Amino acid sequence: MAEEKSKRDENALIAERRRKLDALREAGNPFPNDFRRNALAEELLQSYDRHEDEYLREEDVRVSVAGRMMAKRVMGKASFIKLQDRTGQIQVRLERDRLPDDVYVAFKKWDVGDILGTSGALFKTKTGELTVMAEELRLLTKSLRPLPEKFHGLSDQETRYRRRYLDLIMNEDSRDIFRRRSAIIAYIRAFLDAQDYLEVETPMMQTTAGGAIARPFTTHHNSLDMSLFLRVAPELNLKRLTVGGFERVYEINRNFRNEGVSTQHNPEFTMLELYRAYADYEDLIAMIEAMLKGMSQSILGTEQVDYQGEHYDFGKPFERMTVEEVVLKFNPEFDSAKLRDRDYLADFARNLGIGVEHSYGSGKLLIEIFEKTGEDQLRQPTFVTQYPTEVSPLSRRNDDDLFVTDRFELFIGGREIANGFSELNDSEDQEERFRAQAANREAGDDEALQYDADYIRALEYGLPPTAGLGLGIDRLVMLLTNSPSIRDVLLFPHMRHEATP
RNA sequence: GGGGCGUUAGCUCAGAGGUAGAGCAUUCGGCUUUUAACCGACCGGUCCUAGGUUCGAUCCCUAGACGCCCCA
Repeated sequence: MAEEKSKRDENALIAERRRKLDALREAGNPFPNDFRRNALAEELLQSYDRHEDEYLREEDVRVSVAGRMMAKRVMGKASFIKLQDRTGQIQVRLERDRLPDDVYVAFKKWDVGDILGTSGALFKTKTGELTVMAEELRLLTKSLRPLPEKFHGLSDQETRYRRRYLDLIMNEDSRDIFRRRSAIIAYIRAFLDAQDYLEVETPMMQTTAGGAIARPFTTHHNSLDMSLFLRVAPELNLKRLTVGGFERVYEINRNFRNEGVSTQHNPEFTMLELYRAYADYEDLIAMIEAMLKGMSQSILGTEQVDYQGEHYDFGKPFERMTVEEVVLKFNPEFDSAKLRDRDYLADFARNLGIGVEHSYGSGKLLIEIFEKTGEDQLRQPTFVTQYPTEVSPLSRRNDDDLFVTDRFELFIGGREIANGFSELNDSEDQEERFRAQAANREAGDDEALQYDADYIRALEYGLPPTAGLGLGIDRLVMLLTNSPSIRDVLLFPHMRHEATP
């Protein structure tokens, strides 16, 4: 079956190259692995591009470079090619009479996309381009599939996502996004490591899916014959570690949520979660703001972030509003005396087209109205605080106002980037909150938190006063790479099965 | 879940109810400083899939697949 498919997949271009590969096999091993380079394209440009041709010839700078042949311009007995390595491209000049016998004739059969190694001396062409004059040239890997057209490159979105390797070969912009993603994560690690945080890894497979309000994926362990959930968050395990005395912990890893796929959502996505004992949510607000400012400066070289036609100022102090303030600001007709009046909130919500369930209390209704009318308006970096207790089952209640918790979310460009709070460390209060969630579950809410008895047991040993937060890495990378879709910042985004005609 | 747009050569794209087009790539020939090299010749197609309408459908209609975007 697979064989038939691969045969159908063959076209004349591939068949031609396969014939060339057959000929190479006749002559020896077409996949040698004994060539070693001593220079990279970008390094050479940095070191030598400022020098004149005369200087280069005098110095006789001999280098070995290797990479994928991205351009091939043959002019009879001489050619120019471009080799692309991980840093960029370097031009190579081939002259038949400077190369060993027959190498140039063989080269003429090689294709754009083949991987080559070459050695020679640097010089500059008459148009001033730094170039290697080849004295040795070897084919290191034969490429059987033709690359996209050299001028327009690969622009088909679907192919770019499905064949990321091809996208990376062809699109420097795409390579840049993933280098920047790596730099962002490295920045976070350095930032936290400098504050004595311990990086940990906790299970992806859990017997109860806790720590976030979300629908989990399920799987099954055969030899133990037990159902398992892919985690929706690492939260409860990280707090268990805080109980254990790791007072500053973080994890950067994948979460899985069995929900829709969109430009903002991928079924698996990367989160930073961290916990810090003897701190409250205000400490984390200050920390995350400092981290994002420093990150922007480090990654972009500025605290001014341009994103899809909008401009976000990371330089100014981030804005602060409570949930109730947001609701009042964007709903001028809302009666500010009735922010906690369940009947008023229910009517208001229905008028907005929100489906109101009997089980919804005023906290849930308030947050529904907030999400429907406010979130999208929060363009500049804004910390929203004082989330209702009803929708914050793991957060510590506010000392002065038990209706809300000491919780914040950070919004940028209308999107939630981070969510954090002072942790609920009263095991008896947590037990009650779990029961309330369990009741919602009974009522049919399959996103409600599952009761986690061991977590209660851990809290009973004593979780020090702690604050924690989660930060969506993918959305942050989107912001700092000006990417409109989460797929642009995931190397292998989730896609449906490829269409089979 | 609803709506809009798209799917044609390896890639980027035109196109019309009646034998399917271009550029690049490939193949062959020429060319020792090119920059999307150039000049000449050739080659290359399940027009996403299945049904329907029609003398005839890749084009029109219906359904589906996949992708992009918007809304819930």
